[in-house]
Amino acid sequence: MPELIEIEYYRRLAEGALGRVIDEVDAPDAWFLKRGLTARIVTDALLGRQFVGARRIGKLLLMDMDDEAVLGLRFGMTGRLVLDDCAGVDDLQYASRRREAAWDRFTVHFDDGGDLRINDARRLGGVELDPDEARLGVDAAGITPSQLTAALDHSTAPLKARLMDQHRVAGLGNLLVDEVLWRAGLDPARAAGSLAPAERKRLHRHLRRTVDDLLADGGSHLGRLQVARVRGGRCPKDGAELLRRTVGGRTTYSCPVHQH
DNA sequence: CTCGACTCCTGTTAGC
DNA sequence: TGCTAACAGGAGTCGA
Repeated sequence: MPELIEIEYYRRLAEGALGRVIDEVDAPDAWFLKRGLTARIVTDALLGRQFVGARRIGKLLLMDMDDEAVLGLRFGMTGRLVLDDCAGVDDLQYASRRREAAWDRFTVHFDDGGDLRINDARRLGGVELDPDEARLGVDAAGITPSQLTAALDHSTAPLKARLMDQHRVAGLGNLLVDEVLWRAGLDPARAAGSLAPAERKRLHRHLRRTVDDLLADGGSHLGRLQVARVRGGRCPKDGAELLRRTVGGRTTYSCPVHQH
């Protein structure tokens, strides 16, 4: 599913939409428009204008307009960004590989005949105007050791829950967090505030490295733990049967032998 | 403020 | 073969 990694690919794809004049907007799905947005309002905001910037904070893609307005795009679990019929990501975990036209939830047409689309079977994504960027925590791709410490300290919530809390650290989803904690040898269920300085340092190093690795490799589903992330799966490091449980409300796989 | 429980969405798959 | 139920996870809301 799209996590920080996939949204970054979408952002790069969306740069191909910059400087093109918008001459039509298709917003057929009212559910997909968030926070009071309507087809009329978003059409009025976009028509005749251009995108001048493509930014990303966590899993939120931000398209800057030439009049200072910002279009916020979210992709939920199965959302794809498609520019001029080219998909930003081909293989999306848990999403169908098909691309039905009926799943096009939001389309921006340009006067050169091309278009930018969100195709989302499950409708867990959405579109909003001028999203509140301050609600999101620091982006996981560039997080510093002290920022990570601030996000974890004094919390009794499970480490995994805290890392997935987008208000504190933005961009990490279920697969990425399982991969990072597996690499760092840390138990997802441990209290976030219980990490010793050396463990926090280890977590930071693995977090940054995992994001870098998966950005280079091509997706958040290409981690080393992912292949074993099935019932009865075994730890790729030491062969132990992985523990499957719910942590922070999400299905969690971890190794009972090397994650403490 | 913090944190867990619940809810929403629907294509895919496991199981009978 | 054909059906049903469980499953996947991002994000918002609610209540203790």
